[in-house]
Amino acid sequence: MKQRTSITNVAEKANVSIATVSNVINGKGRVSKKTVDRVNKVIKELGFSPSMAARNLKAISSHMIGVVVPTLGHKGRLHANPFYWDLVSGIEEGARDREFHVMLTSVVEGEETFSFVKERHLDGLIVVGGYEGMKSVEHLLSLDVPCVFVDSYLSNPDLYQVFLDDKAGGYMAAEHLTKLGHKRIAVITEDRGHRGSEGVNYNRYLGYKKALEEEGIPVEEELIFEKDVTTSAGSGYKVGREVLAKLDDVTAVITFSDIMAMGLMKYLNEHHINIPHDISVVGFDGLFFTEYMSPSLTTIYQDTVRKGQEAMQLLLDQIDGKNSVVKRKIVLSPELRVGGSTAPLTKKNLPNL
Amino acid sequence: MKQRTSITNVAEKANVSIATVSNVINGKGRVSKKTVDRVNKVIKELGFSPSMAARNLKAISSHMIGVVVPTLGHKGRLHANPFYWDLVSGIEEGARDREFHVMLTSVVEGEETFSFVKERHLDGLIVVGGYEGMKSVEHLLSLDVPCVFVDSYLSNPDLYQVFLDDKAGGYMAAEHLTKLGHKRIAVITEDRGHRGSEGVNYNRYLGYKKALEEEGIPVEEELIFEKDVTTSAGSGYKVGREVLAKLDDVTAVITFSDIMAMGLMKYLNEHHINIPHDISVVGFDGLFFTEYMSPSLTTIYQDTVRKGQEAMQLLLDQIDGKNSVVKRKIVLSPELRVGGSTAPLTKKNLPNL
DNA sequence: GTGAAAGCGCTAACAG
DNA sequence: CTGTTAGCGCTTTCAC
Repeated sequence: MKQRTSITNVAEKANVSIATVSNVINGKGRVSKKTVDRVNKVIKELGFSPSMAARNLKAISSHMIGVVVPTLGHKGRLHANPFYWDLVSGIEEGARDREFHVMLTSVVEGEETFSFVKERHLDGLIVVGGYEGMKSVEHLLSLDVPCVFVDSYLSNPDLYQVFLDDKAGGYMAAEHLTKLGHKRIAVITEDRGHRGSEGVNYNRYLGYKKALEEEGIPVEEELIFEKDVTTSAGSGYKVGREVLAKLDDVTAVITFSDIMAMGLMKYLNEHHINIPHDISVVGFDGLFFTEYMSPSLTTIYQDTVRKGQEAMQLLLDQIDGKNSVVKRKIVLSPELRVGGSTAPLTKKNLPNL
Repeated sequence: MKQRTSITNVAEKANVSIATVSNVINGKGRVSKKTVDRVNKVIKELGFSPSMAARNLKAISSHMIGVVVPTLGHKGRLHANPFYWDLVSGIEEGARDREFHVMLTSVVEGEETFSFVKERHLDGLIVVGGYEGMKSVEHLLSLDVPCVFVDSYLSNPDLYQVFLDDKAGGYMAAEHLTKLGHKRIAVITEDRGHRGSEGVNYNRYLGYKKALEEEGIPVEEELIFEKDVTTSAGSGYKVGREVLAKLDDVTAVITFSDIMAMGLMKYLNEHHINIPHDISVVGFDGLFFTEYMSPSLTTIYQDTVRKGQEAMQLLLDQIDGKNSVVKRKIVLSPELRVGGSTAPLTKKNLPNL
């Protein structure tokens, strides 16, 4: 094995002390220009780069942050949703700008351990999709490490959080449809009360509810497809059967994720249901593929890359100790993107129009 | 700031020496069961976890590997291709099983620096999409750190590499079409000679070429759409115009990525070209969304998650020092997945059928 | 300006 | 069985 070159080697070769080398590296202390140049030259010659491990040992800081994403099912596979890649892209980009590195960890539910946070002296953590009452969140807080929670809807006002205005998004989706004359609007969502707490889906539902109520349209639980639904294309496909069965009643459907909409549309296509003529479909997230579907999917867009960037920024502010100045919650605004999957209600069933 | 609890604190509280604590933690040396229990109890009480930084300082190993993915354009944004997420999923999963952590880094072309490898004592590196002659690859090799290259087609036989049998994939795609009677088969690809080397796309092209030649079909450069093409949905859409212009000649098209196919199909749809009636389309990668497109996309599937797992496994073997035993190249097999986007050639233009 | 020396938390010899 | 001790590579006073 190649012997690591250390600061000592540099010092010897440059005929200075290790302290001076250290000063040169960090631009600290007073070192004559001549020495600086000489040391730098040697550093280059030796291809020396300082050991983070040794630095961390003193500094108790690693210039590294952790990203914790949820896993799907007991096999611990990451969610196959492009959403996460977008988010991670944003985080990584933000980290790179500040010379932080990103450690990606998935946490298998039920076996959350965050020992790595202390072991690796992580400077901070971005947690995606936590929820109120989640054991690991409590554990995390006890660790006393800077954290930013993304899409987590935690009630503790001291926590740093980034999310979408999901309620506004749900509202936009429903409003878009009511404006088109729809009244019987179904919703497909993973359980709104995710493990007993009120998260992303619940808030999207609230927005939907508000929009309907404003129009005097009753909100009926039988139009909420929620049972056994997970945020996946396969699940959207499956629930298509139930949607189809209600097609004499329902004229539009909102799925709380684009990938579910994708599955649903496939099912409906296969059964020769014309979208948007027979039924309008709205997705959520605004993933890149929505505009390439046919018809293109009307969706509630969120800037997921930016979400990642904001989370990273918030974390860095916290690490830098700007706790007081900054506001702790960042709420991004969704945006309605109208595609070809929604259309005005046709004569089909409109008792009071 | 909370004072880090160290091995010393544990030692004091348990009335033993730090060496004993160390032994307990690592299950080394001979320690009496009684002491072990006492020490473990204190460790738990104090919520102690050993500092990796300190360990690394001795071990010159970090139990961490780096994943280097290419970035898109000068802004350094990660590629918006679900392919990468799948790959990273596989890598992360493999790492987790072995208690390694994964650091995700993107490398901006032209400013490749791998100083972090030494700085952080990374135990290994998985590099995605390198290519022959890439400066950073050479730099990397000089670092003398275990590496696995994914999809990189590097000629050096000593390197550990994982890739798909791209040539077989290209062949399958073309063969599928020739069997359906197609003869004028276009290809859409990012430059085959990526920066002068022969990588993924070139090999897919070779397979295509072989399939055509076997059928006595001439391979014509004018059917290869390559100029200004990048692996993105937008690019597929753009090139649609050129494809459309050739529609009296071309009866099928292979894109060397699903996301390009997605863009292409959108363009063709918008121009009322019926797929597969007017033209057959084949994609590449087998990303999840292909089966949800309409028509579903015929594609050359590769198990990308597994690719990540294999890469991780290969890296771990190398780290474990099993260099000799293992074969250094792992080639995964693609699989044709027939969807609704391809169909037998209709009477349109078939001089000799 | 520069250097000597004391650790940071841990592991690994080596004593006892 | 358990403790002492010498570093790993670096930063950081504090002298010179």
